[in-house]
Amino acid sequence: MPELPEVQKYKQYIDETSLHQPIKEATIKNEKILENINKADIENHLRTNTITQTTRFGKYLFLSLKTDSWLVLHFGMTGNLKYFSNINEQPAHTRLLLSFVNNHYLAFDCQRLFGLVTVTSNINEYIKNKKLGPDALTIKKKEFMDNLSNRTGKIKTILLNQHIISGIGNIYADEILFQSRIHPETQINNLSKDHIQSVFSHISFVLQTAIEHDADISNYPQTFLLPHRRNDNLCPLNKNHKLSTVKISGRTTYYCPYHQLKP
DNA sequence: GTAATTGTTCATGT
DNA sequence: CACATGAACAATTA
Repeated sequence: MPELPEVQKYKQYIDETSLHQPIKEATIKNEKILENINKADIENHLRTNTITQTTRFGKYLFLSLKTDSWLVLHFGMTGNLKYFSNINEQPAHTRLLLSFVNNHYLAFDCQRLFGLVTVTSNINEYIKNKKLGPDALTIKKKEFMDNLSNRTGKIKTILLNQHIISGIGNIYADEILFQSRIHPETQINNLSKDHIQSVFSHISFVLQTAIEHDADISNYPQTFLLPHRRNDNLCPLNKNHKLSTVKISGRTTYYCPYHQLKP
């Protein structure tokens, strides 16, 4: 589930559970999640360390350590966090396990191993190396418009491109385009300036709304597409309209063919 | 057995 | 170089 709103939820989760707690032991249970660091080095780095604050950029979560460095987490398709006290509650696919001095644990669970864990000394450098575009919640309108000018391709593909804007994935791209009433296959050069501004304003609207509802799709407003995706498959604005699907960038895309007309 | 899954990267073709 | 497409990564479910 980890697009921007989910990662924001994980940030709050860490803030509420794991901040300022001395780490007694760190265990990497599967080295495939490690990015440019070996098991012993990261375990040694985390042992006796402490998470002092957190920050999110796009779909990445950075945990500030008291050693003037950052633990980097990316959740891939199936990443999750769990804080618990009884080791029997450990998630089935724990890849990184922190054991705190207070006898509680924090597990980074990642069934499909697409997640990433590493340590960096400089967030901005890390973001630069990844060539990540501006964060979707803080990008300015001018920045967004400038990033889109001189580009071609489908609007949904643009929204999914982390080099252009960071944090939007398959699910929220669909919601943003539904709220904007724009067909996901529309070529960017066929969109008017007003359309692009509508997309821009709906990016923060959708992501903020998702965060306010704790990234729980079942609690999203009745006017949102997401609760209907793969469920009743009906347009929330008019239940006589069935949602359609199309593959874009290899991802199944849901849209309402009546409210999101092809140009 | 088949297809699909909320992410990213790489290879190949246009 | 920009973009589209499909494969790969891995595990599980419908």
